[in-house]
Amino acid sequence: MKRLKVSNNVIRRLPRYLRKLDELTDNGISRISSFELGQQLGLTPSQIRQDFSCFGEFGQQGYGYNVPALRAQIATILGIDRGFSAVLIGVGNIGKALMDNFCFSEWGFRLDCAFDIKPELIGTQFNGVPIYSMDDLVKYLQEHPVDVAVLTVPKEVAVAVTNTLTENGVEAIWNFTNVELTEPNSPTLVENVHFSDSLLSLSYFVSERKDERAAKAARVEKQ
Amino acid sequence: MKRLKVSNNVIRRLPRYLRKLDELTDNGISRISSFELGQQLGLTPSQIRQDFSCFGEFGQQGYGYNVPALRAQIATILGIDRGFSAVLIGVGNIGKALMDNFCFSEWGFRLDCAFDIKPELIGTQFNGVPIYSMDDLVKYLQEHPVDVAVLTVPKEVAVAVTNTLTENGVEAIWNFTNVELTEPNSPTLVENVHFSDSLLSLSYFVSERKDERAAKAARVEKQ
DNA sequence: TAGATTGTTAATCGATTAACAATC
DNA sequence: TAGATTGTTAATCGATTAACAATC
Repeated sequence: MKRLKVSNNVIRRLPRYLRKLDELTDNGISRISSFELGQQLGLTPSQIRQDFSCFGEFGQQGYGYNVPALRAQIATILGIDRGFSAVLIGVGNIGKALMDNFCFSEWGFRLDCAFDIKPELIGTQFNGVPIYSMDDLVKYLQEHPVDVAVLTVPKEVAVAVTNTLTENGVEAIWNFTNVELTEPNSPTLVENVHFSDSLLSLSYFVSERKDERAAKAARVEKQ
Repeated sequence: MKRLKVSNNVIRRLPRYLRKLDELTDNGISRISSFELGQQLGLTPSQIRQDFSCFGEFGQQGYGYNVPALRAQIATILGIDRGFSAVLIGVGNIGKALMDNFCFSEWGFRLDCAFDIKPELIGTQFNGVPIYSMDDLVKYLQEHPVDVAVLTVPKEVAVAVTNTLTENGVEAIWNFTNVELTEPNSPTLVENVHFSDSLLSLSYFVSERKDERAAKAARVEKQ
């Protein structure tokens, strides 16, 4: 598969394509053009074709794209069939919510176990996932290669836990804490899910809209 | 405050600035240059100054930026002091996790109440937030202006609930369901928190890194 | 075949970076 | 004052869009 300088923007659009293709499949649609796909996603057909062309030729002239085939290609590009392993650190509310509701296997991940410090949790299972003591984390990491650590610990310990994960060869951290973990030279990839960043962006857009509406009303008033 | 065609990229960086400035404050740092801020965030000083200049002149030549003053400016830009109202729809795992752990007030939001269909939840409180019946949602929306609806319902009902929210004048939806809600002509803003999109992007980056490492190893082997 | 639609090259647009006069 | 650092203008870079030959 060709993979040359793919921009971040393209990569961030791939999961959206995947989601849309799944939706189309659910609706029994097996063929789509870049034009129609663009309509449904609010993108230009050009952009969609450019995006796909980073990875290969998935369409057919005069026909468009075969939905299941394209879906499979994008899934492969995203690494869904690589069988990545994951562990979850911190079985609090968010940790539990993820273990309960988030289907790791649907996206090709194997959630092998979780870690926590609370004695009443250690040794139990949650939705089939065993919970171990944080004391055993280092030993576990040394014996089992972990691709992604889901970080759902309290923010106070986020940096310390991150160091442990990095030192023990975890490939990547999926960070749910509100802490900026991105270290310039760290060998560990970090993907942030910052709830507050998301809400604050929304807050900005709402503010902007209210201001515009108020300005408009003021202009009408003035006349 | 001047507000002319601010790009999406700039807006998405604002919450990061805010977070960093809070961290600096915590560490007792009250003054910073765009150079130093850039170092810490992995951005160029130019970009930081350009970003700020969209909204005004917050620095001082030869000195830099006053941390608390800049923090206050960015908070205002983001609308933190506007007292936006929020309601949460769907008190499942994620809903509970947000009500329990996410400090809405820290970001200027007032979480007034939540809605659910489960009889055992209705009438109770969760972390001080009352839970009402979904049957009363429309009536509530008509009587109380709601700025942001936090959507944490099962995906099956996401679209139906969204329609209700839109029809009853909710300004924006903070969407935690894995459903693409963005409608081209909807008057309701949508901000998505798509866990799976985030994990899949990470999956791509991990795949890429492993491929590179394997390719490197193969080249060494060959020699 | 004719119509449709791809993949790709070229043109445009926008965002980032560099440079520098202004000034604290 | 001299050094530091801003805000802004100009230059560069990269991403998106448009156009079109290729071809199913």
